Amino acid sequence: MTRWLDEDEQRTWRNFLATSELLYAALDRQLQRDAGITHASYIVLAMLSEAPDRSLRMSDLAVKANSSPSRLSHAVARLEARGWVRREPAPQDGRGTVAVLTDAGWQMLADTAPGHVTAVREHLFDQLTPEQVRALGDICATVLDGLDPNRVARPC
Amino acid sequence: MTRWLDEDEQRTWRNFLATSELLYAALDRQLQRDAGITHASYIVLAMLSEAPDRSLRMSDLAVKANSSPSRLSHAVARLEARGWVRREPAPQDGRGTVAVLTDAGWQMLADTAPGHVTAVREHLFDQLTPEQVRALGDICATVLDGLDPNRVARPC
DNA sequence: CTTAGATAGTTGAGCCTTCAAGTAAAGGAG
DNA sequence: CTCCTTTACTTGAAGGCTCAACTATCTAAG
Repeated sequence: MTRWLDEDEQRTWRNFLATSELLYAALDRQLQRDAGITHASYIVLAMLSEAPDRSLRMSDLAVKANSSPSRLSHAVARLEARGWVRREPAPQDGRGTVAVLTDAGWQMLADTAPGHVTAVREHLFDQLTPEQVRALGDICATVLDGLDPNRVARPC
Repeated sequence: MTRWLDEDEQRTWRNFLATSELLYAALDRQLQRDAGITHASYIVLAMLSEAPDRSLRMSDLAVKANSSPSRLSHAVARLEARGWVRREPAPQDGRGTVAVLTDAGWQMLADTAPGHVTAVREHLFDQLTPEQVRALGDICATVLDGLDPNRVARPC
């Protein structure tokens, strides 16, 4: 027998769905309008910018960007065409590819990040108390661990 | 000057993003595999199934499904082609359209809902305590209210 | 009654994502 | 060394979403 959602669960589920969809859509619109880039692509650049040598293996980048290999491959192809990312063969492994953030990509991030952070703050963190921020972080960490157990555990 | 995210905010933001993306992707895959339907389309059917006469004006349905008018229009067109939804002109307003869930659509929901609820429970609610469920609901309600103030307030 | 503006919904083009299939190199067994 | 399996990534086609433009109807002002 199916165990249906109780009232609290129902409410939480609908609020969560609405929040993630509307929040994501709002951020996507802001980035698209101000920088002509998708939120998904922005994250790809952001993850590269934090990595040593501003470069990452495609598979590692895919994990950090919550992306499937295929999606990342297409996204990096588009970013490469715009001159923001470059691809090189991976050393030590002939199968691999490393994506590298170019100077133009770095510059574009530097120009775009302030507006984006402001939007995130406005829509999300300005609404919440520090306790709620920590609680939300904990809850998501728990759920994440159930979705993909090797995620948090890995040394990074 | 941009106020960057502090450590707690950073962590929460990344966990939230990863959670919503991976959770959504998992549910989408489950529905696609078991029922050949997108999560977004499933929600459209689910919202119709709860409405009086199993029918809603397109604009009301769009709000309930967190969808833009255009997205909903396309989605309903696809659902109509599959025989799960029917469109009728709205009474009293020649501009309007009401979407109606057909018997076939109702049946398809009845077949699909158990598996979907099980997946939601497994990925989300089985991981959380009742207190966390309520806390998450409250946090999302707060954020939602900031994103779209007329949302909660409306009498429904 | 006429007209200007707002509202409801649809459409098509272009972009993004998914899925399945394909290439190529690495690793491991015999 | 050879073959087989696994891993890493890419590709093309099909489908969904976004944006801007369009049609039709309603509302309100004069």
